Amino acid sequence: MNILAEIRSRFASVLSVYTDQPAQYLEMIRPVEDSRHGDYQANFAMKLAKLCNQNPRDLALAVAAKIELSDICAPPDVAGPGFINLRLSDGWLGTEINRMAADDREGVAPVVSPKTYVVDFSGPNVAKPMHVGHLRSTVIGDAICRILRFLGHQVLGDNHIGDWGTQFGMIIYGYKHFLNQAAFEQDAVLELARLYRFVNQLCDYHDLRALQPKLDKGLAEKLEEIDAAAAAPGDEKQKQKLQKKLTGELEVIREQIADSRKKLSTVESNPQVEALARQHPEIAVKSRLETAKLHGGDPENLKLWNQFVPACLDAIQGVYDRLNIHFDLSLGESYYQPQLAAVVADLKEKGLARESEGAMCVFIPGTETPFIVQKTDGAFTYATTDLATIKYRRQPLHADAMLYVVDTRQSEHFKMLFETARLWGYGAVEFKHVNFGTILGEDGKPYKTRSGDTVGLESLLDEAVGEALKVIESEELANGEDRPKLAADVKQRVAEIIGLGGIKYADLKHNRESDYKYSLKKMLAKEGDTATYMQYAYARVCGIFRKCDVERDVVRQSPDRIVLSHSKERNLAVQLARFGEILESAMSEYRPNILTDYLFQTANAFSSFYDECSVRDAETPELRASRLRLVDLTARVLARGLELLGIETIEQM
RNA sequence: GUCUCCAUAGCUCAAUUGGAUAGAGCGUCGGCCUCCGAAGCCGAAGGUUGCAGGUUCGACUCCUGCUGGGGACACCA
Repeated sequence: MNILAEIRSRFASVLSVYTDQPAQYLEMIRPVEDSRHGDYQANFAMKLAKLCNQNPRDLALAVAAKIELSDICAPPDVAGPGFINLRLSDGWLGTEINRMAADDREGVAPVVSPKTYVVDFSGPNVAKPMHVGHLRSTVIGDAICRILRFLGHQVLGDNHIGDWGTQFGMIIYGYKHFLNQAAFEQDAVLELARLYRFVNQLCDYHDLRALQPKLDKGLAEKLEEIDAAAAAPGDEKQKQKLQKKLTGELEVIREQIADSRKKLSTVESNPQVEALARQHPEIAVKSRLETAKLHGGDPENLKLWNQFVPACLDAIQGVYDRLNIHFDLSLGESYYQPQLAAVVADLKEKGLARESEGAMCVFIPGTETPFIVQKTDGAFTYATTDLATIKYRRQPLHADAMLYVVDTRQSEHFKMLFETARLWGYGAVEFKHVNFGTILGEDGKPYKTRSGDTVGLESLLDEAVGEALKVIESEELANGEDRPKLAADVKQRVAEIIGLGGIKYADLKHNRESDYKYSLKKMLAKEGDTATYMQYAYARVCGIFRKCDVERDVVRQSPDRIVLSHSKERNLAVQLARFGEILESAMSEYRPNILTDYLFQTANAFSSFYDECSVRDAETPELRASRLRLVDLTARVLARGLELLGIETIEQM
């Protein structure tokens, strides 16, 4: 059950005496941060006292006297200026924990009024291999789907694949001019990726060559500007400030030039590549033309597209299979293509879109930049596709809420998208940009390889699994004969689970809105707040059952009851009892880190219990039976919680 | 130039959205395996929450200014 919700509902009736808007005061009832104050605390007395013109402490005392919680808590305690502290009674806790143990959903009741959620996440481009940039969306989106679904909602995880964009023009151009037939027959996806990178490289090359004089000019101008600013009369402090700013800008230009030179020399140092670059001076324009032809229904390009897409999707699917991530829908951009003209026509008809500088735009009151739904050349944009998608998700999919698990840098786009959708008639839908920050390297800049390329997702996963394997082997060495050896294939499987779990957990444990520094060492470290810590706690429970020679199923079916006699047992029980409440609060702002945090604390409460309370050698048979049950429930909550994060558990590691 | 986000222990991050003495992990120092798995447990040191004001019973959180850093700013998604 949701303890917090229950306590709040008890307070609601008492508070109605003081105010007709109790909601904001009920919000101020929450779990304590410091366990010395009990288990839950109500902090509304100070605020409410002001409204009623009363002494806050008196008011707290009055409420505490009136509140009916004797079945759940010990008598409430009023502290400080008017905090009402609640401590769950051992009797109630015992009953609750036994109820949870007997329930195959660990006591988490499905929500009373389920909603239909469409969760848009991952969204890779089919033409390009997946890279680190896709990790957060994929992992966070998957966790949100799993949690919402477990809470009883109707959830449609939708992979809005980029399968219609400009990158296809590049691939088609590459296919027509640079194809290595043998390589294509051997591994089509690899060859297509190579073609994409190659065409991209040549486009960049020509762009940068054209840009070079401008950069040089910019550099010269900036230097002059700095000199002029230095010579100009004026306040010293202001001048210093200006100098600093200009020097900063100068640095940016210098970096651009250095970067550009590097890319140019990569091409020029290879005579073959340079020759090809010379032979294709218009490559960028012509690639765009190929895209336009594809969009216009050109049979040849459409045929190639139909040939490429399934192959690429297969490759992407391999990554999802490995990550154990599944979508309910995979409707890419191409799916909405036939509907885009109608979307624009409708927006025009409703007076929302109008022409500006040749493009069809929606202007949102209060924002200056337009939301472009059709470009000057007549092509539609991702804004148009997103609107068509919203329409589809509302009808026929009946979505009540649409979540977009997308990089925070796109927040401007989503702000305009949601506002446009509201004006367009979708005001009843809950739109939410579930934004997230960037994964950074050790240097604090977006995570790249040493040579400056983006890091492929698969190699990232391989690296983590490899590291996990190393850790397992070093542990095996350190433990000697103390533990049963894992068979080679089992070891590989365990490494896969620990490695991928490590990556996922490291991502999910950060507040999704923050950037974080990627550190393979830390997420697979032997000590600390890692997925391994929870997986280890789980494996230890399994170890207890092996040592006691009891089946977990048997314990679960038995009529034994959990009794809480030891303070470590109580701590663990309080922690377990909060599971349902945590899941709900994690979803109120779609923040999986609330769940990771909880699981860490739960595993910690277990480890602490494990250290002081023996299960096998418990003082009485009753206590042993009770602890077996408690420990089984702990393992179930840990496994369930990890499962909801997309992380697997193993019985031995 | 406009808008926007951020700054918390040596390092990496939390802080239930205004609550009590700001918490974890790593690192450092010190304890704990003849006892169910030490990938563990227990303890210590470590902070003027970038700076200066303000709002109030109460501020890491809200407001103003400053310093430093990221990001986004019409036809790429």
